[in-house]
Amino acid sequence: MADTPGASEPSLDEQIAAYQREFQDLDPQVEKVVSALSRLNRRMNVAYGRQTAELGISNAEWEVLKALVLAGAPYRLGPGDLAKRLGLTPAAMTHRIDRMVAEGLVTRERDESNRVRVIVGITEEGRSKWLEAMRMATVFEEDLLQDLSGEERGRLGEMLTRLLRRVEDAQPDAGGRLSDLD
Amino acid sequence: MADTPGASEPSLDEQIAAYQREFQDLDPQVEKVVSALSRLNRRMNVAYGRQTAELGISNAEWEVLKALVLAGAPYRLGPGDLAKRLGLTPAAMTHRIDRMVAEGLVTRERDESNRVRVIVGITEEGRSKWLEAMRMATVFEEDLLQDLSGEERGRLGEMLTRLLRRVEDAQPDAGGRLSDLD
DNA sequence: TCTGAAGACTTCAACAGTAAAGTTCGAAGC
DNA sequence: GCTTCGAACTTTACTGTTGAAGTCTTCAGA
Repeated sequence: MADTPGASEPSLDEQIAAYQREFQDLDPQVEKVVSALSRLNRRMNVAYGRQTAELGISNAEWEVLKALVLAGAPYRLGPGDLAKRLGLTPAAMTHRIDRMVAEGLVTRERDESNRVRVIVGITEEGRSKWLEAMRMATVFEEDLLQDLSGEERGRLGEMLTRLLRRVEDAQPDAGGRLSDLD
Repeated sequence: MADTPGASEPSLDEQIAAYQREFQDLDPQVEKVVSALSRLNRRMNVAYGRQTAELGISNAEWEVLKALVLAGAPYRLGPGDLAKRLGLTPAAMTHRIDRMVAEGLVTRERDESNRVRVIVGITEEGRSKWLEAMRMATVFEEDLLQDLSGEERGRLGEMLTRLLRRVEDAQPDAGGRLSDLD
């Protein structure tokens, strides 16, 4: 078995079994949680990517729009602040803003009260693409959680935030670069 | 409030509150699950990245080593198969293998029985780095789940696999490119 | 006021990924 | 036995991110 040369990604259960075979010191229960988390995230990003692509933007650009809107009125942030929120280097932020300005999604101006600072704002078009992306995303997310009862959703959210709190405490610094995703 | 210009990433609860403010058609319970998933994954990748960096490799390289080991004896796969398992384009796989061969982590040979095919194998050094990375990762993962009882871990794993099954059914194709992560 | 240091962003060179075109070998049909 | 098609990988050109160096402004002290 498993002899097919063109074999694709193994199923989660196959993967867990392979881990047990190759690395005995592994708690299958832990591995199941961790592997499922990682795979889920990948699939979700693929789904978001398809939706944002329909709007002619990328997930990366959507992230910027989200950060601006979530910052609240007047929907403006500096590149440095944006970079921190998105976990990017300032250099990457500069380039990304360049593109988004060229596409008419955001504006860039100098802060008159402090001419070193730059202020990035969202345009009408940016805002409307954000809204449309949110609409599509919520449909997808609602569908994703379809099989979970309200009570289960609550428990799941609670457990995940407990995990999150634990990593954030151990890793208080801004979350680091995004270079190593998978 | 929220007037600090150097403000960093908002907390999960602040983010949920901002969503409710800016986009009413949002189920906070759903959003909590989704946002926690995404943040958790980011933090986990940062943690893995620090560990693999200690070994002088990247998360990307570790992924390749994992795929080879999990494939089972004789720990060999073609670039195309590897690319499918990792969700990369074949071109990216070629480049990544180039680097890993140069670093002595894997070998690349032509398949004698079919000279179009290439076979990637793991070296001793690759295998030992994989093992060391696994050891560090399991310590981290065990710590991550520290606050969950055995029963909770089981329930969490079960719910996550249910979600995963749902996306995989909706998205049966190999999972798509990894270009749009966040 | 001038000067030096710090902060905020940008520029530059190098690296990693993608898409599309190119190469090479194997297999199926005439 | 050619020839054509298709599969598997590589090459090329381009996009996006990083780390480090560079620029410009502000602010504090002499």
